[in-house]
Amino acid sequence: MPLPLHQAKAEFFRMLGHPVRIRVLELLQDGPKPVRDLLADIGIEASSLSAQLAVLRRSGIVTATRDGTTVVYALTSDDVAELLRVARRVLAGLLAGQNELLAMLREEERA
Amino acid sequence: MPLPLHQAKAEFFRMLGHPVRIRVLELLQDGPKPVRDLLADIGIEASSLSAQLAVLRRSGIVTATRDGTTVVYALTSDDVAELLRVARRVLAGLLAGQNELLAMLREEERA
DNA sequence: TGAAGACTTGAAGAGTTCTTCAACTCTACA
DNA sequence: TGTAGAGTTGAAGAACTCTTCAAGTCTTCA
Repeated sequence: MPLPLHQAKAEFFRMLGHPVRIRVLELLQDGPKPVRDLLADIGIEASSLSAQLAVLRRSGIVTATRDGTTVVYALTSDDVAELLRVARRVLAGLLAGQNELLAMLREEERA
Repeated sequence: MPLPLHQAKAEFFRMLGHPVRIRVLELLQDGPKPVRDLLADIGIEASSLSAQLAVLRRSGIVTATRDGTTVVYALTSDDVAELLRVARRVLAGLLAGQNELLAMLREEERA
């Protein structure tokens, strides 16, 4: 397997690696949304949100279309929902594992 | 949805966001492997690989077990394979979209 | 036309991440 | 015991990323 491909995959995951970007993708799963709504839901500085939206746009995972004075964002692919679903499952597994360790630690504590 | 959860998801994706780490996860899909083999396959400085393995270990997505003088790494969950599969599909979509744009640009060029 | 609203962009500074090099731990086995 | 091999860890510096603040563009509507 060529390095550039791993590079591309890594960049793809890094693109997903920000709480605001994840939140935007999750919000867009219910359909296209104007920036105004995203802003209201997420509650951060407009310029900060805009910067994160730019990252998503550049990767091609969302598109922006202007409608009058508002800009509407949308997912470009339905597969994103599945990706987030599987990721949730894996993450749940990791956190469960950590919890298990924590429980063992507490058990030791009590002994 | 709580912020800390988005934070956790973002950290999860950031953990995946490095070419060497992706490569390791892909290699481990075929079963546990000693560091020696990973090193031979990937071909980077041992200390650099070790640092990336530490990131994976910390997240809990792999485990390391010592066997004599070698250390063997393994995936903790089979779901990782599916995650990578879905990610591949989404990434393919993004790259296809970029290619389409490129084709349109070339079309314009020729006009 | 020009003022206001909705976003985006650029620059600067703080905080992260990655690589390299050197030093260190652990196990085997001479 | 002590030397070698296999990995890991720590420190330092270069390269990115994120936030904030200020300034910019675009579109509507008075």
